[in-house]
Amino acid sequence: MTDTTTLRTQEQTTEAEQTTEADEKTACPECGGRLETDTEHGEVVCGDCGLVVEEDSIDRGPEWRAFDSNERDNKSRVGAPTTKMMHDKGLSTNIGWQDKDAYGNSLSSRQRQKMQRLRTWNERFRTRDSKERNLKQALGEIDRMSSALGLPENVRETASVIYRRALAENLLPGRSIEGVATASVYAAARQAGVPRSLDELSVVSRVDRMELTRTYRYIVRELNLEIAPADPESYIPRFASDLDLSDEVERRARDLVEDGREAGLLSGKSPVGLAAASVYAAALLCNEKVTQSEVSEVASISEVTIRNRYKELLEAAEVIAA
DNA sequence: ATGGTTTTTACTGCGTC
DNA sequence: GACGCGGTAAAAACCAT
Repeated sequence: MTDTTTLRTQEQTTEAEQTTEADEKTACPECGGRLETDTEHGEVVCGDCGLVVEEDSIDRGPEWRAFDSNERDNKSRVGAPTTKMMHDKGLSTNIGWQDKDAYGNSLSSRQRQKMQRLRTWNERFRTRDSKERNLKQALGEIDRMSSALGLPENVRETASVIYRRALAENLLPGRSIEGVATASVYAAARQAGVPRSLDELSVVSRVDRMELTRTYRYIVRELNLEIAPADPESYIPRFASDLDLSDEVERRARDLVEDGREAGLLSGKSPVGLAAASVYAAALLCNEKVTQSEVSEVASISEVTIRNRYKELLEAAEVIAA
């Protein structure tokens, strides 16, 4: 049965080919029009009236129709399924753990050892490869965010070191590359004494604040990063320059923070709020005009907080002066 | 989970330009 | 009348437990 079918198909194919060759000569039995061969659907059809002269040779086409290449890819069931969950789309090699060959027979001990070595190396290459890609993407992100925030070169380097450590300690699974990269930048900026607030980070990052703080806490804990609470003074120069204020204001602001520190009202308060308030208060003292809303804008802190802090700061400064 | 602290949001009244 | 500022209450966020 199989044989005859094959034979017949072959014959028909040959015939079809012949027909193709003799296309011009062979006329349609119905209308006398020209015959055309549709190899994809295994038919010989009359070009004029559409009469199918021959069919059932072999349909080489898929049973579905696609109208563009994208659809073709989607509908095709040929090839391994791919997944976006894995960096290599699941296309990498896996070596089975059973010591059996393709027929299910056990392997000789020599072969077994060989396969074991292959498994080891395959795994090594695969993970190394995945980490390389991961790192490459992360470093790109770190670079992008750093320049968006105007952070100096050394911060970028620190950030990538932190990221590499996180990667080496397998802290990535379950967390997004972007999240860890952002957290690394945040940590690096703070370590370098040029802190950016979480708000500023989340503006340039693709992850939201929640995830950022979670991830940040996590990597600080896991990597035992020693990060002192941000010093309000480290924000002052940036705020002052963003507001086009003089060095005098900047100096006064530092003094105010210093007095506040002595008065012990810094602990528990957000450093950003303190810095913003000190800059505002200092500008007031120096008769340089800034509004609370302007300060709150550049510091991304609420005006209420600025009011509360700067009252406290001024009080503390008076007490100390007296 | 909870409670205490800080920050934010939203709204109001006052004085000034 | 818009603006800057000050204040308040309640909601939300944060943090240590």
